[in-house]
Amino acid sequence: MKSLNLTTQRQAVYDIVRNSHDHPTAADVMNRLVEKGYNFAYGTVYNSLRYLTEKELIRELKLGESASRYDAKLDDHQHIICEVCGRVDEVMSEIPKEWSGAVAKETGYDVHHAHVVFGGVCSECQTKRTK
Amino acid sequence: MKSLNLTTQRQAVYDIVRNSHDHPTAADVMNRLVEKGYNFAYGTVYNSLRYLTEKELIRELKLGESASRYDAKLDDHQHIICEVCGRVDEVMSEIPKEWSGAVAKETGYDVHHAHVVFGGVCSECQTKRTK
DNA sequence: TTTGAATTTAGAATAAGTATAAATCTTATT
DNA sequence: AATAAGATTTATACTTATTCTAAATTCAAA
Ligand SMILES: [Mn+2]
Ligand SMILES: [Mn+2]
Ligand SMILES: [Zn+2]
Ligand SMILES: [Zn+2]
Repeated sequence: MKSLNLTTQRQAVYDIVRNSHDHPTAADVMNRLVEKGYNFAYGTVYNSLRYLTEKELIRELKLGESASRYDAKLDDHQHIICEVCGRVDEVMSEIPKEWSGAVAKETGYDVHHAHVVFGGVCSECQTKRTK
Repeated sequence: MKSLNLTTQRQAVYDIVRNSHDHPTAADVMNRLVEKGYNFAYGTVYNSLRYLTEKELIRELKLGESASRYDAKLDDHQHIICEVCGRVDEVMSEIPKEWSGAVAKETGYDVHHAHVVFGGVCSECQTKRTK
């Protein structure tokens, strides 16, 4: 299951995601491909994103918005969304193990992972607001 | 903004959500309404769910599945999904304040809230699996 | 009663994503 | 080089969840 077939279109999609640091949606990726002069079929972009996700070169993020976002940062991390401007930033601070432990005890689940989405106001929007 | 107009359909939808403890989707609510003998328009159920959410009688949950779920439990809490059977259970254990603090410091955000979705295997599915 | 606002209804429209089937590209085999 | 097999891309149709629209209905003043 390790074989990797990076076609022109998959490579181009991967490059976009790798070089974007704003967690782009499929539509974002599409626009950036067009800006670079590519004109792939709509479905190809989705297929490529799915392929890259399956091969674990990128991650799909479901943050509670209408569209999935994509992330080439693979280390385990969480996200925070600005309620004012909508930007999505990284949260590297790890979930406390004691908390997962408490949840396992409380629920009786074997807890495998946690997806956390923080909400708040980013520093830029904070300064704009105080004006 | 406090006026509350609970029509027959809104009341019926509210009753379903209040008496369901499995975090039903809009489609679930619809089916249960039909079981009770109601036959509301599709859009009315969505409108009612939106209305009740706006009036804060229920909460809309976006857990990363395709459809929203609804919850009449209003106290601040999180959720955990069984990867085997798909059930959604409550997590009352609160997010550690130190962690939110660390995230605020790391990101520079004014952190307002966190949505957490744990994933794992529920106790029922654990026992079934060991067999 | 008439009037007007709010609500419901049926159905059309939208948005994100998936499925399909034909066309094209790759890779091996002769 | 010619062929066949397999994978991929393309264009388009479809699905699913949800919202929008416009007409019909309900409900509450005046
Ligand atoms: Mn990220
Ligand atoms: Mn709940
Ligand atoms: Zn912001
Ligand atoms: Zn289970």
